[in-house]
Amino acid sequence: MKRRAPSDKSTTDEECDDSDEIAQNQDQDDNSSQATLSESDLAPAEGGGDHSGSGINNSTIKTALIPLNSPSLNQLATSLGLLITHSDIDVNDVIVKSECLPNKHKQQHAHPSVCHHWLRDSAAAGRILPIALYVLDDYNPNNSEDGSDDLPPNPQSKNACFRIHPLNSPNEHLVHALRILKQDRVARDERWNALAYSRAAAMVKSFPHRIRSKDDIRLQLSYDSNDTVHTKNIGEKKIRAKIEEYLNYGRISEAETIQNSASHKLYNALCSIQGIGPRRAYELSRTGASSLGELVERGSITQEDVTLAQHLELGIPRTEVSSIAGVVMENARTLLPHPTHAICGGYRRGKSESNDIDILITHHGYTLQQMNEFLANLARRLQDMGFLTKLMRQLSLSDGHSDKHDYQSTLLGVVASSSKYGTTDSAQVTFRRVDIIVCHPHSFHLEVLAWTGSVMYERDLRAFVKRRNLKLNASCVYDEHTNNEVDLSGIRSERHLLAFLHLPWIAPENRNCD
DNA sequence: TGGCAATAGA
DNA sequence: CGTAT
DNA sequence: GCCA
Repeated sequence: MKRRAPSDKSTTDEECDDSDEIAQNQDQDDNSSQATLSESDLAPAEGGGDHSGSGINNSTIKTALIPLNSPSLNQLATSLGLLITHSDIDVNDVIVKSECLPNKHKQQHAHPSVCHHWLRDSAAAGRILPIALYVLDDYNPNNSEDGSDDLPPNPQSKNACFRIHPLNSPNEHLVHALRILKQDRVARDERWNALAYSRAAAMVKSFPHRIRSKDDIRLQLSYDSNDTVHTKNIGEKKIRAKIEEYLNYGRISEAETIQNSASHKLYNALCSIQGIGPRRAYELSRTGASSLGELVERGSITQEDVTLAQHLELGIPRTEVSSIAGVVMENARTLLPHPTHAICGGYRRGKSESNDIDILITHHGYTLQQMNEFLANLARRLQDMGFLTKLMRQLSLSDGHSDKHDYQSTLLGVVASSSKYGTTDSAQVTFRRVDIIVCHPHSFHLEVLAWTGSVMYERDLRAFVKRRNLKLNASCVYDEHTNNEVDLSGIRSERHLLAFLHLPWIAPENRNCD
């Protein structure tokens, strides 16, 4: 459930962790599906060779690690001619080792490991499925062909997606001050100035050590040809001066002023309301009102909006994030046999408290229309049981996405989360923002990448990819001139995807740029 | 001095 | 164009 | 506001 710190590198533990992060179902439904397995189910696909560009076929698979208590999986593996080894890593995981992929030239790298749901789903589908959604070794440096292709991070890059941004910075104070300046620029409708401050803050956040002086910066940063300190995204004039002020006096006076101003506080409160952004917040805050309550009395905003905002402002503990996702998936499984899902967002980045819950769901063998129908049914079901209390938006897929570059459908809503199970006491209920996304299996890892964030990471990711005339969005990569999509069906992991895009592997915990 | 992520709905 | 992801 |  929880990802460990990147420093801890126990091989087998990593594998267990990975199987959890991108959960191929919980396992309570395994027995029922296993009951349906049989050799004949797989017969049409046996020896069928290369499916869906995954480069995996039956004859390349050598060994399978199978839970001791899964006779039917054992039987299935035997029918595929796999050498069976029993796993003591995790009873719920079967790890399948395959031969080298045909289009790889390196001899050295290890084989991808796949969780046992690959076997089960393949049986259910009656064909050998691509392993893309089932690979487990994303984060295993010793056993990952992806790992061997990793580019190193570049601390000096101007792009956040090349740098390490841990959850907690040793310079949190300074980062915070820069963010206040950023907020102020947004409020002043100076969006590009605001962007510049976001970038500067991200840059500082990537410093691994506390900086106390310019000398500390020298140790940390790069130089230009004149031997002067030059850090990308921190210009010579404005932001540089503010950082020096901070180093000298331990504060940035402008940030202090902004933070103490009443208008800034009202502005921020307004922005926390759904549907109110910089523009309306600015307009409302300059009507002379001094509090949200006043604006409610005037009828500019409703009390419900304010109350909801107060709920949504509260951080969501990790345990609650996973239990809410659990409720969603539990209901999802009643509508869809074996969904694959991942909890993304701040949760995946390791935050102890999230702002919302981002749940990504996909499935093999379903069309997008079917997935979209599934999402609509899921929404209805969650509403009927009183869990989903508000649908802020539900996007529908237009059926012919031929030239639309969109392979996903999203639901943005609010759920009533209660600490005590089944309670209807409103005092025990907190409202939480939930995003549910269904997507095409081929774009799953790209969707994971997109929905994990942070915002700056995504921006710089797309900006970088664009330099190769490629456009990247949440569901596909395509040539911005020819409009041709890049085939991602063979992408086996998020890590593999980053390597494919010529980007370094930055663990989710280190994408906290905002 | 132009560009700064990409995309959708209201 | 505003707000949202 | 910063970068190329």
